[in-house]
Amino acid sequence: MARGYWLLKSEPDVYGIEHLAGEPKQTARWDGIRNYQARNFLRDQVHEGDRAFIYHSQCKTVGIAGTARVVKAAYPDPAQFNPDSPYYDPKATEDKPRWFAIDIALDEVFDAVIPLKRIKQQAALEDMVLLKQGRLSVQPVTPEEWKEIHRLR
DNA sequence: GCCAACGTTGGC
DNA sequence: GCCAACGTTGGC
Repeated sequence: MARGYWLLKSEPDVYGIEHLAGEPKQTARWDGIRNYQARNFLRDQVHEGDRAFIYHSQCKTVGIAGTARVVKAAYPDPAQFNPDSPYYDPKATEDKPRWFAIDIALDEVFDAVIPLKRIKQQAALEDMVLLKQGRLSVQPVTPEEWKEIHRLR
């Protein structure tokens, strides 16, 4: 199967690429996704070995901060079953989990974040889901877009 | 902090 | 099953 490319959004104040870089083995669970469209991509289409951009939102420099690879495909997000978690979902059951998580490992931290502004200026990137649809925290990236963004580093 | 976009909820 | 109200996301 062809390798898939993705863009994963995070809020660096909560959990960003710096946190991932500080994890043991630089590996972490990517959880807390509570948007159905994002959930569907995660559950149905993200595979082990796929690559992803780590995107920082809601912060000073909004943009792509680096890359990671998927080391474990989707499994039920444990946080949905934990009443103490902010991601708790009383409607989710072990039999019928609603939300999913993946495990990712850091690949590269870019020397500088590639700002959203810069991405918007590239004609080759004008069709990126990132620019078409505002609020989607897991989204597909084409191989061409993947390459083009690496050129902007 | 504002506000637009958009998905979900819930009354009927 | 429609659709208005509501909540969340996310750039600025």
